[in-house]
Amino acid sequence: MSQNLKNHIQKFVDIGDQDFVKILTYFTVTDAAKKQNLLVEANTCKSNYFVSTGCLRLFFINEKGVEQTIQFALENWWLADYTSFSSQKPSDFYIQAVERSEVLAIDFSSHEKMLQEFPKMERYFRLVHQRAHAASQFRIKSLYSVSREELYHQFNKRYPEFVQRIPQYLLASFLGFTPEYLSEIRNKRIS
Amino acid sequence: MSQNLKNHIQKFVDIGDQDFVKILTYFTVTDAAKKQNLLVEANTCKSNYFVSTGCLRLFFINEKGVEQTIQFALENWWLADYTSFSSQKPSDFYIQAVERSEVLAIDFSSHEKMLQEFPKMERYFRLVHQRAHAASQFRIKSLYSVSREELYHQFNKRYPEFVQRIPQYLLASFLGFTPEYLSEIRNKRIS
DNA sequence: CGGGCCTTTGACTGGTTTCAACTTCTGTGG
DNA sequence: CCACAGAAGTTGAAACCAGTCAAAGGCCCG
Repeated sequence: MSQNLKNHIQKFVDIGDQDFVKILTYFTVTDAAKKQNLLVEANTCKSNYFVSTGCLRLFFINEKGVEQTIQFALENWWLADYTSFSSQKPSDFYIQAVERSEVLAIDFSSHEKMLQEFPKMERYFRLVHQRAHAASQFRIKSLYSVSREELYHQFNKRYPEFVQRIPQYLLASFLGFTPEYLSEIRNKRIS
Repeated sequence: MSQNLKNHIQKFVDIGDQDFVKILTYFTVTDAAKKQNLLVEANTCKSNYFVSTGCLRLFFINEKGVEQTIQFALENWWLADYTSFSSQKPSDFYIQAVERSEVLAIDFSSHEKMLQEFPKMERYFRLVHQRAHAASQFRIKSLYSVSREELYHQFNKRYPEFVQRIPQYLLASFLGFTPEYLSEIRNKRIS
């Protein structure tokens, strides 16, 4: 399903069919099974990943051995550890498929070559990162402005289908609290 | 001091002197007094700001009326509310000078025109946002992995000169806790 | 049908906030 | 250059949000 990528690019820049076919040659199509890792801590984040279908997550393991999810990437989102990807140095993170996912991967040097051949794509990625940067600002605002409980309710209201789709312990890991506490919050509402 | 901007751009892309002079015409040089607001909540974030000298901060006021700082921008950092800037819709944030600062501002339509005239600058801004995105990932990781107290010690170790430079209540607001608690943490160390 | 993973429940703990009072610093006008 | 007012920093007591630990129940998948 490279069609998703094409549509996504065309939301931001004009790109012809032939050009898109050439651009695609820089990518590798990967099918990731549920829980399969695309990146493991201490390895380099070799590729930038575009999610065609499914869902990936970026997480790390804290000093207590608990997985903490930094980001989810649903259809049409890009995901990478950009610190590691930019520098091509070892990462502190894991990237894992939450469910069976189809992913378009582009490694660092292909990325650079692709941008050289198609400078228009600089604009595309500028806009993608600008959006991601905006999303991070919003995320940090949320983390600071509301209690954990409120955070859950807001997230639940904003992404109800997604909350249904993922297991609770992953949601807890993303919202920054324990599964036990999430359970407690949910049962408050019912009563 | 537009020299700072020139140096910064040249770290990422090759740009000639004449081109830079033309690029500069899209900017407005602003001198911001300490505590002066460049953006106020409910207004649109009209410009993207490059800090030549001094320090800006991005913050919002939470429902309790407390200012929460999302980001600081020191020399050679860009700052804007990118949600508001991209959409040119009202912002939830304030941008304020922490100290007297010299700022290069470029408004949204100048930004677009400049990028049209100098497509190379798409690459520059792509890299700037990619770095910022990487920094946000790291920031969120920090917020999740360590206690507030540890957060302070890490920050203090990493940016000692900056901790000296800004008032404590701003640091507390950035690290996500109260000035009282920061005071307590600091005095633990001394004894 | 069974085992392991996920979720729930409850008691206890502690890091952090809140509030209020006090002290110290800073800068501005007389 | 001093005085003073407001801002910033400190201290301590009480309250609370959320974590930890442990044990039991539910549910998915082999």
